[in-house]
Amino acid sequence: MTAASLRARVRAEMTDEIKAAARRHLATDGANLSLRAVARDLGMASSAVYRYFASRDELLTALIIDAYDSLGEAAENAPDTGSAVDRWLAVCHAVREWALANPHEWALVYGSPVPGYQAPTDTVEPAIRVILTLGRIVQDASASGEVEPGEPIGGRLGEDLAMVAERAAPGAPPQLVGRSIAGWIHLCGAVSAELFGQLNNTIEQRRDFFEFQMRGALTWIGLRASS
Amino acid sequence: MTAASLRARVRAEMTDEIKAAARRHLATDGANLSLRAVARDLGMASSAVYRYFASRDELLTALIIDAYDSLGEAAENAPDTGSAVDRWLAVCHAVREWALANPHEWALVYGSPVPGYQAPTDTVEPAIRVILTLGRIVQDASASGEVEPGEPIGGRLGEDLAMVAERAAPGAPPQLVGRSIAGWIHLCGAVSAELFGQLNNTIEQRRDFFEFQMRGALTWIGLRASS
DNA sequence: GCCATACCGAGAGCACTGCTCTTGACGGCG
DNA sequence: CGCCGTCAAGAGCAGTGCTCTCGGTATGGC
Repeated sequence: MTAASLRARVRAEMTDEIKAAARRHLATDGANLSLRAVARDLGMASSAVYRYFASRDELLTALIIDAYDSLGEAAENAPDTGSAVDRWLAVCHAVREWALANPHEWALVYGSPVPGYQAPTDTVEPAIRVILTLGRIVQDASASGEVEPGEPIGGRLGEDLAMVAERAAPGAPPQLVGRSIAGWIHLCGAVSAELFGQLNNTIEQRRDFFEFQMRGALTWIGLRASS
Repeated sequence: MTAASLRARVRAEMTDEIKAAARRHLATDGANLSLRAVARDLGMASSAVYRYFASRDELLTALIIDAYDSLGEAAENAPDTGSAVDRWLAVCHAVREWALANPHEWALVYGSPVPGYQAPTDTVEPAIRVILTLGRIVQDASASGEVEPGEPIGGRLGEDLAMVAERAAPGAPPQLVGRSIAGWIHLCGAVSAELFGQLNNTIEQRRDFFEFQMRGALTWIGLRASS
């Protein structure tokens, strides 16, 4: 007998099965998936699902957290060798490939907010895993001089960025952190554009164009290949 | 009596009223707004709405087209003076400000695709108005030499970009068009990030940071202030 | 001026949704 | 061994998109 009681173990398995079924429905119905349909798939009454998730929103929250964690893991497992440029690009491609493999989870997490849904605070920690991964790269590059610090940023924006830098990449100059956030935003935009169909009937060489964009962003961010 | 019959005029007004009410509901319910609720607001039976829109999807399509047109108009009305850099930045700010004023329409159009919704072909023409506006700026800049052409892009991606260039900015080098599309994608990403809450609790100086990003993208794109 | 026609609004109805409440039964812990 | 916590199921409520049918009304042709 494991430490967890049988009751608890069965419950955990059931919870996972519900989430798996819900993920399947995410593909067809998006964020407004039908709890009843999920229950039907599992051969149980819809009311039974409420034993495991108090509401549809709570189920969505679980899916969101899983998605963030899965994406965060993919980013952290990206090849971590070579220059800062290589590492950054590896994370970019890892994020893009995860999104291509899990398009509906990407939409759930980085698409339009679900109307009426308020993300609980449990979601913020897994949400920033990718950014922290990028932050580490920038921090390392900054420490080893693989970077153009660039013009400092004054005013309130400078203060904002200094505070973010303290949390995400201590020691890196705020302006570099600002450019890095911009790079992350561009990354999100590029993935969303590809996934949401904005490139349809224009650019077919998606991977090449993506890399082109990310390399372009990198030149502005100021990461250098290792000297 | 006007050229249009009274019947047709009343019908057009009714159609507009339905769209206006639907836009109001967009704010609370997003893309899955309730046709019945819209009908209730207008004091009519839900079935009557179907005289004007064959389905909820058709209503959404009308809202999408209106949103694209409204955004396109905002972009085209952006100050059209000064250097290519100034014009490009003016369009960026116009887009952002439109999105801030109409967040739910932005989400409808650039957010996650509505599940099960297939955009009809009528939407593509209004959809590209903003891109064409940017294309004109790049084309002008290219013609007047306000631009760094940059390294040519070979391979299939080069062909893709050449075809896009032909449509959106004839005469401009494909690599410049590629960088411009990347700039447009960054613009979309920056607006979405701000609107969808990714900047919450980090950067408060939204406008400054947005301009910072767009200027950064511009340096890479290679537009110069007029010489 | 009249009438067939096209259009329009209302209502009922179908199958579906999220969610609640009650009921009955089973299983693990003291 | 008994009891209590947990579970699944079913009925039910209010709401949804959409269809169909039914009367009423304005329009265009004669």
